[in-house]
Amino acid sequence: MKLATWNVNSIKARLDAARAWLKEAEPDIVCLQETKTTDDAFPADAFESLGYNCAIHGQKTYNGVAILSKRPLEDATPRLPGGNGDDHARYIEAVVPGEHGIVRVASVYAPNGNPIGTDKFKYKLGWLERLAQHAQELLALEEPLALMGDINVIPEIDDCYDPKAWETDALFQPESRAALRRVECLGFTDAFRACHAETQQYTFWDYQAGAWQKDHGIRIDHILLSPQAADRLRGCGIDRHVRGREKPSDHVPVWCEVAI
DNA sequence: ATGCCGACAGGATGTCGA
Repeated sequence: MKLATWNVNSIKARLDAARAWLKEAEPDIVCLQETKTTDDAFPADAFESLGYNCAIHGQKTYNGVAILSKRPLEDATPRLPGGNGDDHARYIEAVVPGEHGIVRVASVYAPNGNPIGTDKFKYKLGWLERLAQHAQELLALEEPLALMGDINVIPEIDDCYDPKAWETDALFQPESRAALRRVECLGFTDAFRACHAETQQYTFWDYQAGAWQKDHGIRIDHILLSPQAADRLRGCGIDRHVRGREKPSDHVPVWCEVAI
């Protein structure tokens, strides 16, 4: 089964690009982030016509997540537990039956958190803490589980083109990196790192300052696998060529193959 | 040192992203 994640930066603006990529990549399941539209305006027809079921959790203008799946989507559940009335649409989870058992998947859009030293940064750290709490509860189910999405954290120095350029950014703060490590240390595997030793492999390039042309990117979109999913991991990749197309998102798809 | 670009809402330009 091929699982993928992609921050599309508006599903309406990316409709043609998303359909083109789905046709060529043929993922069984894809988690989308930054759909930036309400549920009633989500272009579900455009994906159903390609054979995908849709579980969506959107909001107007900002955020918004979705899961598309060729197989049935069961128990679709929006929102991370906790958060005291947090109304950002940043998380949706569902169960998908595979040929050899189920897989639980979550589409994750963690807060950016810039600028540091503000409530936005506190919100980021608090949100990642909630993600860790929920992830710990899900691990107790002992299921194949994939947390996939724009985690908005650069894990290591070699996951960005220039650590100095990012040292005051929320995405590369020691606290942010520790928050991601905290999730991983519960027992999750970074699918990309499990398959690839190469450094400077990016999933995001800013629209500004010719970042794509200069390969000034960062790796912030991640697939985190529970032990039961990691045991079945067969490969992982980043579809970086998508960034060079017409009217691209600033993120590209990340995918993995699991024997489920 | 700052903006660069792009999407959105709304109908000009400010907010947000990373």
